Amino acid sequence: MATGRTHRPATRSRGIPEATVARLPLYLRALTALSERSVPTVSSEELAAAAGVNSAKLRKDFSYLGSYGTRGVGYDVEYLVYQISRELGLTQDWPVAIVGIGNLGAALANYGGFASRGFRVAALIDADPAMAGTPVAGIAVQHTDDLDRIISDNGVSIGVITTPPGAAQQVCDRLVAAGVTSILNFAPTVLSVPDGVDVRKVDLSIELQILAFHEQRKAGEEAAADGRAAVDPDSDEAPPMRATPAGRKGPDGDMPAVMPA
Amino acid sequence: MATGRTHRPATRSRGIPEATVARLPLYLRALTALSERSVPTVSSEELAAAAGVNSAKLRKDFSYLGSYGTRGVGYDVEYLVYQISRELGLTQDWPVAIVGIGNLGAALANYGGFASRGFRVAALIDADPAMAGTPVAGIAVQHTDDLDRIISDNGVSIGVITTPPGAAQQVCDRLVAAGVTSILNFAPTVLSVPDGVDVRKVDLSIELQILAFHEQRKAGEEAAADGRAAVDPDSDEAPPMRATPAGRKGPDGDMPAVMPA
DNA sequence: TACTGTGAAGCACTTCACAGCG
DNA sequence: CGCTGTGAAGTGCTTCACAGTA
Repeated sequence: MATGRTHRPATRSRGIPEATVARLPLYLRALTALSERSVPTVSSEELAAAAGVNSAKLRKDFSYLGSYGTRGVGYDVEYLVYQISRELGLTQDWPVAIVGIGNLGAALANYGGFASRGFRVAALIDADPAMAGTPVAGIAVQHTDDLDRIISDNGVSIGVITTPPGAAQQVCDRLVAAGVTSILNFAPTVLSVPDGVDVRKVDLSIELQILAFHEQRKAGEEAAADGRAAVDPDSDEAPPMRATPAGRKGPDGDMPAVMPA
Repeated sequence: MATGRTHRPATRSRGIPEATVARLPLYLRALTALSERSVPTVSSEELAAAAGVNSAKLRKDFSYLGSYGTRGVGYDVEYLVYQISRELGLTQDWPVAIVGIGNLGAALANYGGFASRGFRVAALIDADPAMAGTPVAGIAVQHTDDLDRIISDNGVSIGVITTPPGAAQQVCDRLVAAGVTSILNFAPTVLSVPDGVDVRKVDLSIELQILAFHEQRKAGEEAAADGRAAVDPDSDEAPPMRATPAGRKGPDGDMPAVMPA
């Protein structure tokens, strides 16, 4: 798994909290919209509303970057756009390679939001020889065999994985071996990478499951309108039963006694 | 914007921390894989490794659900799969509607991970009349005009928005009016919803920007191999300059003196 | 013995509330 | 006067370390 230090120690890079970094793109988007409307300055309150956060948090976030506001006035829009872009590294060009050109890979290749902020789709890579040469979003798909060369030739340091889960780790290893140090993973797989390589994960199914959790809770609260609480959401469900967990103490419906099939 | 209470108060639903809820799907996936290999029990250490978290965290997470393990042995795989599924509300069927059938919407409609865990694509909706009737992933696309009816007829409570940003808020409003109470938003927009409606956001471009931030930092550290620190990542960049922020104190490269164009 | 379950300590982020300044 | 910038307090999550138990 990891190569050097094991865990990764709390990543507060250069003193900017990770949580702040994750919000900077949000502020940047709101500021860009203001900039397009030629709004010259904005208060923390207004900008916070546009970005969907509270103003104290926004001011604290900006305080990590420096003192870029004017008391009694607010923030200069253009100036902030520049400072945040620079902080995020968006003033330079980032060639990106997408590996796995299925439905999702193709959707990403066509996604306009990519190009708008310094990211450039430099290569599309797929394992299917039949796809080689086919243009997707105006770019010819290349074969996995040439992955190493494609990555180095284009100076790619950010890779996007949109392969099926079974191929993800292998593709990841090859990307890393070829010099990629940041990976955006859409495959539902836990990737192992050496230390110094960043992985971010986008997992559709996880997001839906989190929503389902809250949704279920809402349904329960609703049903508990009068006097009594927590409805067991599934009385006629298929429950497994193995081993013999003796003194178990789950919060509600311990478990029915039928086996699935 | 919000209807009742304004902010949303720290959402620790029924005592399970939000951070834990967000990890349950991860555990579930790892457990499902073990289950398919007919592994009967697993220790916190092993399962944690498979899910990519540390074992203390995993044990703490499970302790919020109840005492489902056996000391000296570990956790019963099937039993845990059932308990987590139930906790997440996956033992019931969740009809989902996808609005905006472009590249991304179509990719999602075709995504297998949907169906596997209680989620069923019940409807595809698009504003383009030309698309109405076209089958995508075996489901006929329906027109936005019928959105309200489609949502109620199918009992949809989870909506997925994959429209262009300009349409997202309007679609969101209509979904909510029709009875949807959970939304997964892929459009790069901050959505306003009434209280009681959950929104989760998946934003590709934000993920890339976060990666770019760390990537830039790596490049800087690398260059600072000998004696001196922090390289200014862009000396020949286009810097804006408006208003007159007097005593500014950005951490590095204050700002060159040329205007863009 | 080998592993879970959990108080307690530690840490990071958020929010408050107000001093400071244009 | 209005709004930023920030110490200090508050909150929630993570990690430690070990008592408890099959």
